[in-house]
Amino acid sequence: MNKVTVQRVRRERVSAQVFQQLKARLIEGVWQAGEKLPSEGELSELFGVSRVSVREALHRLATLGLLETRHGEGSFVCSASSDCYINNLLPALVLDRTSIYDVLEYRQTMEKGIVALVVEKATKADIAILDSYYQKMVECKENSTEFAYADLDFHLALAGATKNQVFFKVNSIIKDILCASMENIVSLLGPQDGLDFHKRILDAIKKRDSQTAQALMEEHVTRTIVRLREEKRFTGD
Amino acid sequence: MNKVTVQRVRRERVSAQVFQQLKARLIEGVWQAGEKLPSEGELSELFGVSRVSVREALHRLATLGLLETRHGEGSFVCSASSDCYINNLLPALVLDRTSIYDVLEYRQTMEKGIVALVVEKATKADIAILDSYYQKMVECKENSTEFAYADLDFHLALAGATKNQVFFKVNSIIKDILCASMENIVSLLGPQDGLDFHKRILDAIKKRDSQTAQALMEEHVTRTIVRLREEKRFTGD
DNA sequence: ACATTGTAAGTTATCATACAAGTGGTCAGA
DNA sequence: TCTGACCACTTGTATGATAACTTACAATGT
Repeated sequence: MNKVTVQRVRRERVSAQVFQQLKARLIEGVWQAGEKLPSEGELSELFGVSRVSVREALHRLATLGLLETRHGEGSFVCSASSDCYINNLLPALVLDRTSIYDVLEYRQTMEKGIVALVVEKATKADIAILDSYYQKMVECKENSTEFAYADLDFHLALAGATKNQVFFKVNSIIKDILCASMENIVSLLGPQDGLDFHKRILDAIKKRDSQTAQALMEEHVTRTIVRLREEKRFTGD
Repeated sequence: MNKVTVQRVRRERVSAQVFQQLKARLIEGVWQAGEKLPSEGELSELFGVSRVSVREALHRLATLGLLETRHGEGSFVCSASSDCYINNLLPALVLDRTSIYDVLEYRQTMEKGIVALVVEKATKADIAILDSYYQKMVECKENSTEFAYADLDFHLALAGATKNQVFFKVNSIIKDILCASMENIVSLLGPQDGLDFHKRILDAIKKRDSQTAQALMEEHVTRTIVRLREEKRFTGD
């Protein structure tokens, strides 16, 4: 049998190509926020495709929250907080077990990097905020729900202290994702571990001891994963 | 002048209604993951609307990651996972005009973590894919645009090889963001550095040498940052 | 009997066209 | 000056046709 080497034919959908190109333009910032895009008719002529295909691309971009179409007016580049469709998905969905572990595995890397940056950059104000969230955790240790929120807030504040928008934004989403499961996690594992680690991490940050802070954070997340795996009861819901 | 309080007439679009209903069904779990939905024709008859409107709804659901449409086959339910949430990131990161340096600082941490996971988990198939993207970089080293794409594809494939959806999704968005600047970066820094590092990283992965791979990756990103800072001409746009 | 090819049915992708419906501006007439 | 009819432009929906794709199965040839 001959081994024939060929290049697989590239068959990208028309609407997908339009989508990609428009998305790239939007990210580049060719059109400013609030600005009106060319009409569907113009775009279809520009791209040389039917209006249907253009519409499909525009709708996908709208679904992603990058733009907004208004009947009778046109399509406009979204300004930040226009409450796009997507957000109403958040509370409804439930994560399956593997996703939770994916998120935790991701945090294993991310939180370590965050804490390294925080040691480097945190101001006194940042540390005060972290302190306050730690205090809140102490106060709420009897209440799983409240404790879980304080825990997530602590980590989000940590991300904020990096002064890096990417870390902060990603962490905001992570927080939303974990909200649903966190209460369950806390009630299974108890508050003591979390309190311990947060205190020691906070101390290391105050002493600007990067190595210790990173090691503690890594251990913190790793322990959560390990202990969850041991918990037969944990389903991720 | 009287302050008249009225409720704005609710004129919900047909396609939006179909979207809402289908989304509700999906979240309810009426259709199991992997199951095939009724065809567009059937759905349009069921809802009593045109096929166009059904298609629009289906495509929006597809961009949200709730289902997948396959040409010639039909629409299939995706397992609800963190994918859906992560999609929120795109508008958030784009609209804030995130600085390229924030992105690079983020990569400094995350790519190192990714490569550690890849050393652990990569299959032969994964490595073959990485090889092919490296080859593409070699072939395209004269062409900044093509080279930049191959570079980003390499890193995205790396994220894919972690088998962790969160790493992959976030990196997809990072890719989109960097697309705009990457060509500029490559043409400023030249291809040689990137080629070198990618080759050595790839070798380390093949030898399953985690320490070396991580160290190389860290150096790779760090060097990019340092060299960019030296370049007066680079503005990040 | 086996492998290959051809065919048909079902499905999504794309297109062209028409019309409905919403928005904003113009301009004649009161 | 104000009003209201009108018009141009735009997005939303419907319809019908055709292309492209997948799967399954029959037909074919060796």
